[in-house]
Amino acid sequence: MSTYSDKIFSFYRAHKRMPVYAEIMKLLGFKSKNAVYKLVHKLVDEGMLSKDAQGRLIPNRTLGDLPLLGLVEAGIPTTAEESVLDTLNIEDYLVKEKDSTYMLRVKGDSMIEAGIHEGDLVIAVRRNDAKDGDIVIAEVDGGWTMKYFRKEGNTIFLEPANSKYSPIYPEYDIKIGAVVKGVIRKY
Amino acid sequence: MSTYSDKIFSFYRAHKRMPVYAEIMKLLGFKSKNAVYKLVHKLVDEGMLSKDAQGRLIPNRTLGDLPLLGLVEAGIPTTAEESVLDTLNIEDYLVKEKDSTYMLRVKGDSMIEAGIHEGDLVIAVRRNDAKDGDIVIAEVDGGWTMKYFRKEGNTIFLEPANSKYSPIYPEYDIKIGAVVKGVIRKY
DNA sequence: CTTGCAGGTGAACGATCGTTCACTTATACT
DNA sequence: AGTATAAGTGAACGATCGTTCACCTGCAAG
Repeated sequence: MSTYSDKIFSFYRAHKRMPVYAEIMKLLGFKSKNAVYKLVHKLVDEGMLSKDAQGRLIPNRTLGDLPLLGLVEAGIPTTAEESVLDTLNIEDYLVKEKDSTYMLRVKGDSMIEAGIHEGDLVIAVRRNDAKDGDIVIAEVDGGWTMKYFRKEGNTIFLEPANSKYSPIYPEYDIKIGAVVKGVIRKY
Repeated sequence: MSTYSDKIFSFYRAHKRMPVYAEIMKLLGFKSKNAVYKLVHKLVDEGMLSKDAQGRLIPNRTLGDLPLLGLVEAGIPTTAEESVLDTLNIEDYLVKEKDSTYMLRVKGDSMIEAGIHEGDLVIAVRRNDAKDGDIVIAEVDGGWTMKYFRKEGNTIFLEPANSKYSPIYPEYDIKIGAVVKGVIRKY
């Protein structure tokens, strides 16, 4: 029964650790740890869990892991195990340098043609330099803004992704605060 | 020293559980568990960790929690603790029904005016119905596609977010597979 | 100089850990 | 009915858990 593993993973999500055998016992209504022991070994065989050298449980599909399906054209599988290409952890995918990574909520429409809308969250890594084509969060002439970073020869300027606005050629200096690494939008 | 807690949280990220005292000992180069015990209690006082009734360690800021800053105009804080509005867990933000949530990689440009580009990942919840305005992944006349779901009176059709394409009025039936709840893009 | 103290060592404690063994119950198939 | 197989019980094991105690350092304040 996969209800069993659901409850175990719910415990993991709630407590940020896997339950010990005695806790699984209460969780599933067993009266002996050995029943848990046998169940765990079945789940290990099914690939849901792993165990380390001391026998502690390791979750194989954790909170962040979502099934990654193929291209949209392939459609949605009707059963859980059907045609799942892989699993992907959103954190690992987006965040490489955790200590210097931040999220900012987007205001305005200056990057709308790059698919970044007002209300989106951008994931940005604090950095003082950028290369041509990066989307940067920069302070220019006293205000913070998010734009494409452009470097043509010696000329540096910021280019919005919105034809309503014009490129910004900084009067004095550009202070780059962060480089945008990802975008998250929720509907 | 916050290097200590960094290593502890790195362990949590790598092993998906908090280390036990003996492991922290090796991790930080101590030679007695009591040194760990005192360090842990300091980290608890600082709010980095918690302990449950049995003394097990609970991480207070887990992998998914990123600092959420204000709007882009506010800029990037220069020190770690400066003007952080909140922390936000990407999983919790995007995924509500974990068991029926999938990710699909986007192919094609039919939703580009909605800010969904080729190569983006969409987060979709399996569902058989939708309401007007939802972005759905649907099977229509034999092929899977991602479009806006439109319902005007009794008329149901799929509308791309790209003026190059025309709305799809299904010949027979629309089979909705999933409703798009979020978009993730990585640069 | 000495006093105080934060930070570390080392050994020992009860409690809890995963595991194992022997036995009982339930289920399914001939 | 008979029997093999799976699933659960209950007790016991050594290992490891967090905790505690006594003691040892290095260093700064008086």
